[in-house]
Amino acid sequence: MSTQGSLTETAAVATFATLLRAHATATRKLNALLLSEHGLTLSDYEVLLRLAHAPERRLRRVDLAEQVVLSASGITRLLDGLEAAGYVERGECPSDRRVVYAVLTEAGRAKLREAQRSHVAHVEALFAERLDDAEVAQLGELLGKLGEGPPGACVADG
Amino acid sequence: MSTQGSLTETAAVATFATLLRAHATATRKLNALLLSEHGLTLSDYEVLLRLAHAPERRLRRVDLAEQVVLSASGITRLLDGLEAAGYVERGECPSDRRVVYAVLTEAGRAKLREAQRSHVAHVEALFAERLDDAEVAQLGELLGKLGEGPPGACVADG
DNA sequence: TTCCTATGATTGCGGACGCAAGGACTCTAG
DNA sequence: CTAGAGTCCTTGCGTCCGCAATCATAGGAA
Repeated sequence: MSTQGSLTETAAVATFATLLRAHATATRKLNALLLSEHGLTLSDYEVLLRLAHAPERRLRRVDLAEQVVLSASGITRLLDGLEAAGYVERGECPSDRRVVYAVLTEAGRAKLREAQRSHVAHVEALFAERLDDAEVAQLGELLGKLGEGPPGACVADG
Repeated sequence: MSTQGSLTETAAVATFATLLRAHATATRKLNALLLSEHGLTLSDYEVLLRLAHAPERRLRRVDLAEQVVLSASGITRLLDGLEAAGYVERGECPSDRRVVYAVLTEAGRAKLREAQRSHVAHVEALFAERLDDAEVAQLGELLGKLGEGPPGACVADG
């Protein structure tokens, strides 16, 4: 009795639960497809894509990690795999010997292009099945706000 | 070189990438907090929550798996942990001896309530920092469409 | 009854990934 | 030069979780 404190659903909590569901659903399906058709995980794919868009097709590991939201160790191991497959190479930085660039190889570009063909189609099918164009755009915008780095750099209190 | 095919960003692809980022960002932070403050993972928490809302506070493992989008084995192992901690118990089904219910214990309810206090606050802080109320509601609705079960029949050919 | 198929659950195996510790290097201060 | 602090990356270890195989049970057909 007197559970009035009502821990029930606030909008944010409900939306977060829905985010978890939507992510898990979309991700599992697409990851399985990408893996079976091209031998890449979603993270592999995202990394290849970021590299393809980067100037000189190279990025420091730290920056790559931040872009795909992976830990430092996560990036190291993910790149180990892509290196073994020949899709990326290590590049040195002349001005700072601590940094190791991840550099997309020609094979990596080819692999990405190959994977993109079907992956893009699957993503679009998944979205088109449930949302119209305006909704997709709207969703992208809202998620963008949610996922972007800390708004005021340091939160108010510090 | 006729790369005109332009594999660049369609709206759906960009939105999907943003979903990955937003999920990873939100999830990592909240999971770490929940784990350090209460020793529960986000999945643990979601499971406890679903059980708390279920009639008689019990659910078949299959149904639970579907609700939180986990595989059958994932649920088994997650529940192993919650059982070991005393938060759920196994319940038999008289009419079908294959099924094993997951039943929330009193300790489980207490744990959930305890965890909810801070978790809900963290979730709301995260959302409130970046979105206003209308946006949160809108986001929830769009994600709901994305995450819901297959609309028509799902994959055609199979 | 026996057989066949479908469903619920568990287990072996392996992959992905985070945390914490450690190594390598850079920069600044003394 | 040496000391100390900060940054970039890697490695050891542990956890989460999916897939495929397996077992037990259920329900229908012969």
